[in-house]
Amino acid sequence: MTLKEIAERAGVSRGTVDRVMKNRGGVNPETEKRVRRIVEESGYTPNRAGVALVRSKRPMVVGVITNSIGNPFFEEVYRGVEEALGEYRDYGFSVLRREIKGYDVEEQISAMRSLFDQVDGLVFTPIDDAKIAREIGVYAAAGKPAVTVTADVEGSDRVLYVGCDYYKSGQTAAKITALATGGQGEVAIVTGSFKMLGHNDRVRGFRSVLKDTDLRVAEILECNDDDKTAYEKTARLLKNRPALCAVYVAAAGVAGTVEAVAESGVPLFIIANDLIPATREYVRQGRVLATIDQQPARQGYAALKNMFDILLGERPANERFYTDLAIRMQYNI
Amino acid sequence: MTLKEIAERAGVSRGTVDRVMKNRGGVNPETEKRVRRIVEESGYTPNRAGVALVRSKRPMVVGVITNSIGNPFFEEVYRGVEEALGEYRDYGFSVLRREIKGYDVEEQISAMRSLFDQVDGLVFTPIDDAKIAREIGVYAAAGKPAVTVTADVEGSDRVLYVGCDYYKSGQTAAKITALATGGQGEVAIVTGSFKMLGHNDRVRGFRSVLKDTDLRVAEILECNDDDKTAYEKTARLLKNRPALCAVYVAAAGVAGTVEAVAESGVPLFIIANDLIPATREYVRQGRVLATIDQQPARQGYAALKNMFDILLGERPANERFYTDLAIRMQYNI
DNA sequence: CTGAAAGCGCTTACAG
DNA sequence: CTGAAAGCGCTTACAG
Repeated sequence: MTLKEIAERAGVSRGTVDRVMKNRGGVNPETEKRVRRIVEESGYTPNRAGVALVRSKRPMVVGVITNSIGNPFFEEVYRGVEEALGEYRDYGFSVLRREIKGYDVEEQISAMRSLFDQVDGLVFTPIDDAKIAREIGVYAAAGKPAVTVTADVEGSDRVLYVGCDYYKSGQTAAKITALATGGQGEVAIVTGSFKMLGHNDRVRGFRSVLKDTDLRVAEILECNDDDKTAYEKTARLLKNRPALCAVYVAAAGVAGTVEAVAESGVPLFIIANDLIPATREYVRQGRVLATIDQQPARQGYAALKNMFDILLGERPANERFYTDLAIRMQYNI
Repeated sequence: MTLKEIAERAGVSRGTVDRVMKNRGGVNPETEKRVRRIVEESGYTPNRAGVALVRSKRPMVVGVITNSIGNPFFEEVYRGVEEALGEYRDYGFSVLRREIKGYDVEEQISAMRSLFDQVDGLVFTPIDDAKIAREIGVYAAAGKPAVTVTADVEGSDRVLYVGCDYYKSGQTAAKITALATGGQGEVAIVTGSFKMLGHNDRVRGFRSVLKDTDLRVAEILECNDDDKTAYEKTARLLKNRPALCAVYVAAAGVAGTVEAVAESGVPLFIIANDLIPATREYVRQGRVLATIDQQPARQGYAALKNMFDILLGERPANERFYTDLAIRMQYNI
């Protein structure tokens, strides 16, 4: 079924059908009703190749902000973005990227504003802060949808969140920890930041599973995603608690933790999250027992692809899209 | 860069550029050289939306044979096929499906032949048999590419294999088994068929990792992917070997194995492969400790998408595309 | 050996 | 309130 056929059946021109379908107004109510009925009955949807060709005159542009400076995890997310772009570039889409460092609210807002006039929609990893939510509102008011990737922000108008379930990711890590230790002994947790929603969710998930075992959390260390801090705090802890049997690294800081453990000579199990090159290497070597992978490249890919569909007028089925969590160990890394 | 621009720069018509790019011949050697140089220099690739629109007059059709009758695993593969189709239908592609049951060479060949005249390419899960390889050769000779999904066949002209690395999948299962048992005791293996390449690779991978532990394989049972057989053989074994500490189910037959273990009352760890609804439920309940997921839906999706690209003239970068192996346990199922 | 034209399905001004 | 036409980038006959 094509636009032309619809128009013929309704006895009008393609222009009129278009006016009806896009709710552009200025159509005789009788005519509109007739057209609408025929569209419904035939289940017509516009052919995407036809639409794409027209759009290629002035491609739609999606703004993408990545916290990738000095953070290889977000390079992975962006790899997925590029993959989706490669598939859809010819269909009239492009991407405008801004790279920022870390989680500074003002810097993130400034990136959002600098992109505003040039883009039709925004994909980014928000800091969970009311100011960011408000800025998303500015985009929404201008008809520019926002999709959050990897992390979400409370109470905003973002159309879709693409990322993992952090609570489950902590639970999964605990399950592996229990298996390795026989479910007995003391565990330390190295977390990223107490201010990050996802990190806290992981810790909560981890603890919830430990309740059913004889494992206890000896201490929880905040490293601010910094390897040096992770190293120092872990090293100090290991001196005071030689009886530890495992360390759970809930965010970044894996390399620092691994180093401290190696120097201590204590035979600990290290369980991590996420799959950056350094962690992959540690798992391969057996220095990290397992890592819980949230598939960042798939997140970037899905975020962008969904954004394209949203710009084409399709609403996502669900406001959250969770990527699977995969446990990776020595042989499936 | 568009065809039109290329034609203008070369001072010829679009038709002539097309003749050069498709190697259709009948072009003055001088002209051809000039066009080719300009195409190279500009890095021109045809716009896919434009190509799609023309192709929509007569869509290309991909034949898909699935061994899905009575086998939920292949329903998952087909879900992925449908997802890819949903994305690419408007770009001038369609699918013609044949469903068959099990692994009968003659039945598979007959499905291949019945599809031959109606399709431009074939996606299927081959039996590892020389007759099948020969039949792929018939397709290849007619310029109809074949992509194998989930399983591969030796010595054929298939263009691409999309599936997992079975050896690694067995290794990964062994790693989990070792972790759960403390690396000591006796393990039974329930395999599908000694005639299936993938099943044997899994068993080999499993054994290779066990060598570094104090785990021993007590017995290896062939169940022909049948739950009843799995149940009977496992039940019998458990009577003779009450000291078993784990069972590795290398293919189908999980439900039968689980039942036999439950009845025996012996507290065994069960480690499985693949993620069908039944297995998911067992993992959720804790009756199966872990399963190694090869992501069948992604396999179907990638197989079809790659086939579309192949039909458009792109050769895949590699002749094998491995989907990731994910360990799934109670909290990430 | 080569070019001009039609047409794939759509959207976008423009004319009335 | 409505339609005719141009054009997006490509391929496919067809004419010469």
